[in-house]
Amino acid sequence: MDLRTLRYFSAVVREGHFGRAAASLGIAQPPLTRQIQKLERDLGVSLLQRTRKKFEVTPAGRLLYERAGRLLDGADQTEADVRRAGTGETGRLVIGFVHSNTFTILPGAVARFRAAYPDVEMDLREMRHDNLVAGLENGGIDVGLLRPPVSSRALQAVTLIHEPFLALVWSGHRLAARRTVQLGQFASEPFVMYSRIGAPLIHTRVMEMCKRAGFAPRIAQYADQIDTVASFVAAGIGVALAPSTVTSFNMPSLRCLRIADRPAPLAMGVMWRTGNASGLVRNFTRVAREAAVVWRPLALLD
Amino acid sequence: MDLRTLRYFSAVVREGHFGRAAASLGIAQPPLTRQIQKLERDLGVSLLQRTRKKFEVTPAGRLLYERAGRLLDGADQTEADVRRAGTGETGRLVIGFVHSNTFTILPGAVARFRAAYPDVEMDLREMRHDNLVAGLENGGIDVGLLRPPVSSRALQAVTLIHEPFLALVWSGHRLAARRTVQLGQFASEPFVMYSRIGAPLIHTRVMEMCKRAGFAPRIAQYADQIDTVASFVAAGIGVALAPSTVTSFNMPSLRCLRIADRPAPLAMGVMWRTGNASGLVRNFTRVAREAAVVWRPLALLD
DNA sequence: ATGTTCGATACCCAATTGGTATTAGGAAAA
DNA sequence: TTTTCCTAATACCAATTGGGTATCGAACAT
Repeated sequence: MDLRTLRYFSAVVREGHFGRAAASLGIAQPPLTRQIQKLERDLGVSLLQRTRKKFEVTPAGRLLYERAGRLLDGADQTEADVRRAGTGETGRLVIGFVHSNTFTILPGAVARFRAAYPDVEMDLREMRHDNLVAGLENGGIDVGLLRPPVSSRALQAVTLIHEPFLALVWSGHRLAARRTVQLGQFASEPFVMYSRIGAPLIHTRVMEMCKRAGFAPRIAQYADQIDTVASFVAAGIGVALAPSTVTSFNMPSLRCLRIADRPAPLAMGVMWRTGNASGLVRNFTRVAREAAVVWRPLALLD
Repeated sequence: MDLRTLRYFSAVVREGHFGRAAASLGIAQPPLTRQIQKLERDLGVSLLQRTRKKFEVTPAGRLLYERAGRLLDGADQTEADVRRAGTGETGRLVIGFVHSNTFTILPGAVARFRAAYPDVEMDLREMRHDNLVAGLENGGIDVGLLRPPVSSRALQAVTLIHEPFLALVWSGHRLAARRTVQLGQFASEPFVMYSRIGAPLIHTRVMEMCKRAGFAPRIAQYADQIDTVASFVAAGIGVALAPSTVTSFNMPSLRCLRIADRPAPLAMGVMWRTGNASGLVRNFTRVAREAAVVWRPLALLD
């Protein structure tokens, strides 16, 4: 008893006529007759009471007709649902992201994705960079928004946006009126520094830039997250180098200055496990790329 | 997407291994591999994430696995139910019967049938002979317990039991002490007679017997049903000729006498529409026949 | 390194399915 | 009553599909 046969039987009962049923099924009448006979033989049950020219449906036939209808509906629904799941239109997507995203591509990407795939359940998790990488590797996280590069062969990455570094000073600072600053001018300034564990990449980059400018920064304060860094600077604790995302904060006593020698910007990307063919991941990364195209760092608007 | 393919896919996911799945399905591994590939092609969805030697089930595959399990269970259940319906183990059986049955084969047949087929819903309807015949012909009644013969080509009948006629008198009657009576001795007796419309067959038979015995009965009272006839006789209103069923009544003032020339007994049979292959009807008629074999008219016990 | 395991592929055969032509038997019309 | 039409069943043929055997290639274990 397979679904095709049930479809045939359903059509015969529905139409009450082998010829019309065959036509509606797109096959000829003789094979249809044979299939119904075979079904009856297989079940060992007479489903139609035949009188050479007409037929009546037996009680067993009526029962099968009802059940077959439900089974066929269920099968069609399943097929549709599996297709949708396969193309990533339904299901559950676990998205990990590092804090920096909160003010850049995450909001736009999530909004666009929800609009495009309303039936996908999104599980958003803010995580530290290292946990996120581990989660992506062991499958706990489907897709991650974090800063490349990540030295894992198991992961695949696409860079979405580049955020230039800006120099941050408080409004009372001697350089606050400047539009552009030479990094060397920060040589003796106290620094508000991204912590090594909270943001290893930025930490490294800042140290590197200072070194290139010929000095080692005197660290007055560590902070984990960009908003903390910004508020410390605004409070006059020190200067800082931070990605352009800071411009999305409305802090009156914070000044964001361009850096004269234009250091390489920080990247933000989307990553997933290599070979994860899930439509959900494919769709999310595509939407994230679309969101990134639209995204403009505020500092570059002028 | 047919049920066989779903069974295959289910086995693969369940076993987590193509070889074992193929073995459990009783087929070789290569065709199984091909069927799964075909399923994925048909759905346009990758169900298994293959790594040359192992595989993982994708979210879409997991969804299909769950749904497939339910569909297959449903299909198996349907198959079993239809089989049972076809063999007459389930369903609804409308049984029509004439009143006379109440004291003969009906109770036994119903009890046996219910015991043998507890899942069949029985709809028991007492009806007049003519309505019962009409019901059987138009399909409103599946099977009838009534007195043959019935002159309908559309109906098929099996005689179950024969009930001999007995002569009934009240205990104060001049013949009450007799064991056997000649019908001629009733020539001038007042008769309690079955009505023509209530029991046309018995009415005719009684008239016929009297005529054969050389007299026309003087009718003192008409009655429709055997218990009414018996109680009228017991009340001394007249004598009567009735089927042996009367002996099942415990009426102290009623005497049942044998009739000397042993008139042909009344038959009681089971009837159904010709060509009604319903297992329910087949089963009921069989059980009724079994019940009839066991049934013994009380009057014949001595 | 080497053998083993496991899914994939190639190729073949059998079974199943569908199509065309025709038959048989009722039902309706003449 | 006879004829014609209609409908399911049958006979036969072709094409597709499904399953089997042999074998491969890559990955894992020894």
